[in-house]
Amino acid sequence: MQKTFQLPKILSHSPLRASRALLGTLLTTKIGNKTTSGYIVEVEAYDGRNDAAAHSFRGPTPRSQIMFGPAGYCYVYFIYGMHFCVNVVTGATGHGSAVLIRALEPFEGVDVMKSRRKCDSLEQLTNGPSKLCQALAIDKKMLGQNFFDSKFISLSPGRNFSPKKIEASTRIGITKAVDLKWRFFIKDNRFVTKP
DNA sequence: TTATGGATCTTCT
DNA sequence: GAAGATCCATAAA
Repeated sequence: MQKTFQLPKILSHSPLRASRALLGTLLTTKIGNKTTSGYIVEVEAYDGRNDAAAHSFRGPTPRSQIMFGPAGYCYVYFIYGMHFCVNVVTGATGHGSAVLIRALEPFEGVDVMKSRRKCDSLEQLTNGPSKLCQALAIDKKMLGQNFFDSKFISLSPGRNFSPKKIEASTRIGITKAVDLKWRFFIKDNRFVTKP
């Protein structure tokens, strides 16, 4: 029996719930005639006003205002002068929560990804928030796209990982709220950034 | 093998 | 002016 795709609905709930639902989901981008995609294997939740590490913690700014819109939209930000990272906006409108996509397992268009990344190793292709953006050619033109109604970027049903394979840990690369275990990843998957 | 410097956008002090 | 949800080339050991 065919299950309906419930992700759009789940995203409008808490970012923690959305994080688990996003693991295993297929993320696809189409640029020109090139299609690239991968299964999500690692994410981090950011919970707006309740989370000192979130960009949205202090309220909307020109950069973070998209996080305060409805769930299912794409938040792309530029960091450290040279890197992009993608988030899926979650929660109710005005909440300001989002889920950062940290790693993918490459699926479609591996050769295209390799040439964009100038890298031959499959494992190095998408095992980091900025690496996967480079591999899938995600940049500011994706900002504000709806994942369920966009020609360029989409989320679709992928692989079903058993809930037993999902592990939680503390988030990476932040200095506030460091003890919250809001990073979720697939156990034993070789494309996760750290064991 | 571990350490450091560089790229240079956005926000906060 | 400084720091940040980063990665990589290069240097030292």
